[in-house]
Amino acid sequence: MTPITIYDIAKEANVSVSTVSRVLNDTAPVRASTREKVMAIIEKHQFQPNALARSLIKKETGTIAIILPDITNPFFPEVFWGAENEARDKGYTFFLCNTGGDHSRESEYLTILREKRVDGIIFLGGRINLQHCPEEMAQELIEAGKHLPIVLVNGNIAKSGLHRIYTDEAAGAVLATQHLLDLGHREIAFVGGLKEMATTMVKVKAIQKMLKEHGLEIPKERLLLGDFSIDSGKEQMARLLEQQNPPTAVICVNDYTAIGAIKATIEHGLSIPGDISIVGYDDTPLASAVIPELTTVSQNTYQLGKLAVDVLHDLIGGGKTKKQTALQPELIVRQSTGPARR
Amino acid sequence: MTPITIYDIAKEANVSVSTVSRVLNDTAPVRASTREKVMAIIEKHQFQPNALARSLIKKETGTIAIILPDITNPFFPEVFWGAENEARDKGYTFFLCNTGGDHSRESEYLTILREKRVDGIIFLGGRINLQHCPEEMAQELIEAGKHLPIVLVNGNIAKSGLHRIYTDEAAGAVLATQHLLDLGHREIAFVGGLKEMATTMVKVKAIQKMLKEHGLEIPKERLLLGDFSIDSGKEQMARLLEQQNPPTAVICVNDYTAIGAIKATIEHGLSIPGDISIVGYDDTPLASAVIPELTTVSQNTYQLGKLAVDVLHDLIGGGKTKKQTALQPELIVRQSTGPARR
DNA sequence: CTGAAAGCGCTAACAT
DNA sequence: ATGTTAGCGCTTTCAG
Repeated sequence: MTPITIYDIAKEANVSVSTVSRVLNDTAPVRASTREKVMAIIEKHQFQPNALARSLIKKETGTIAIILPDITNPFFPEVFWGAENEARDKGYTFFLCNTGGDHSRESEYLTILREKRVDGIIFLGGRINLQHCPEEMAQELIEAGKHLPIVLVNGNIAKSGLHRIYTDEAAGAVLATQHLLDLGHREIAFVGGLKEMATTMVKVKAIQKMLKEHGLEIPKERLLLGDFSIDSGKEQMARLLEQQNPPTAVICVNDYTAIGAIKATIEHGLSIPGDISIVGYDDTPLASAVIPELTTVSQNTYQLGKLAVDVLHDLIGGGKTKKQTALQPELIVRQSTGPARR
Repeated sequence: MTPITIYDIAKEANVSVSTVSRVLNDTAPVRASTREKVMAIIEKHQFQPNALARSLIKKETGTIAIILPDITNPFFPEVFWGAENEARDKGYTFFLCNTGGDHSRESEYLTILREKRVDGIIFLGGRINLQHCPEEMAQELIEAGKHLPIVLVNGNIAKSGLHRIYTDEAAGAVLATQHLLDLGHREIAFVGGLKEMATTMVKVKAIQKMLKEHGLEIPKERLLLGDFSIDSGKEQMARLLEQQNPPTAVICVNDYTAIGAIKATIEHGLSIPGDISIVGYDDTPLASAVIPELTTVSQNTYQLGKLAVDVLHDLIGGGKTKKQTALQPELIVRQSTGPARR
């Protein structure tokens, strides 16, 4: 059980440690016969070189990390999947750091990961998605970025110089709005999302702007924020339906809230899309699981993760890459939207 | 940008490296004044000790890993969440290794993780959930288990001596069956799941056994396996409904297939639970998101993850722990089940 | 093609 | 209370 080292192998093979190292890494020519001899002994003992020792010298660990708010929200596993797949191909192993949306935990992880000498970090959501990220938190990331590659996904730190990948959420909101307009909807509401988060307000603003161009608007009483949960969507939608003059369509901040909205609507005895059209956002697996299937905006989640790793990898390799990479969202029309009732 | 070391700190503070190490780890008394002096310099340079070097000596990395099939299946993030939460409290960081159900990738990760000297591994699903795990694969795990702590979650390798945590799936299936029996159902079907997986067959057998005690059975034509996806559930359910004499209730291998079953049922113009009752398994967030809300069996997912880490932690600490820990499943009655139509 | 030796950055005796 | 020194297990010159 005493962990076997390269020295043990060397001794047993009557060669020097450097020779063993060479066959291990194929870093210099070794005579075929000695190579085989060494290999045999390695096999025999199931020898596993200690990656820590190697990393200590080579100054690279083959490890990257992703810091994200909530892996139980189906949006994130999807991104992770894209990222991990790409990372494995490139020889990295992934630390997954779940913060629960707690910014202080983000800070803790930032420290730990630097100590563990990860080769790079993907920072997804959290503080970088705040409407106003406190200077101190921003500084922390910028500081970290000086010591190791970081790529921000779906968020930003103004003039941090940090690389980022994101989907154009304003464009996505416009897509959804246009879709509803085309269906003849004029009475549109917005439901869900924390007002402190950019992901919420970017959409709201984009929708407002577009509506304005058509002489329309979302009045205050039809702009009901909350958080990103199913319950929140349900709650806000219920409030909407109790109003004198309910909207004919509602855009939700994400699929979770949209599902909540669907539930509230059905409980009120209304039909979708007969009475009310509902649009989600993210195109998580939930969207097609629910009945009626949800019309939603796809963020190209898998691609988001994949690209983040690509950029990070370039950065780690010391290469130059585009600072900004924007992905275009796509409207996925399913069953939850239809012509406006009139 | 040249990474600063404990030596740099020592020199600047006019002390030895051991003193710096001592203030860093609080491993021996240091005069208050020198401690402050050293601390100041550490702060000033934002010095982060190199965890690789430390781990090399201490033979522990503060890192554990979880190997699982598919993080995009909502069951797994839930387990991960429980595990990660507990792990962070205990000072561990988590590698997440997603195998996509590919057993060779499981092997690859096993090797990589051992090289990286993780303190322990949680192995969730995959080969350990096979009805007949090939000897070679089993051996690989057993071998790994000799070198580092491993805990198996929801699966097993016969007489491997490996520790494991699991929910009693047979008991869960019995719960579901009893529930349907109580509601007066006699014509019961089973849908979904790969027949190679224990998670499927354990349930099937438990249900058959129980039905037999009541003079009932699931005839061959009502036992429609497939895989674990929504589509599969939908497909099998459709086949069921085309039969001469459709069942009045169906138990699905998991929530995903149950949702597929719901969709197929509704598309056939039948009502749930009016015409047909449907039971899922896992109680993923999906279960309460769907309409009608799904009656399902909870595996206590969060707890599963938490306990896995607890046991792993004990193992790492060299302590003795129970080899087997079984969690009792719980029936969650929602809206998708009701009295048998007659 | 192969060996000897000097580290990588840190901890842990062992001295003082 | 603090310094000196020998490793941890590996890679990498530098010689041969």
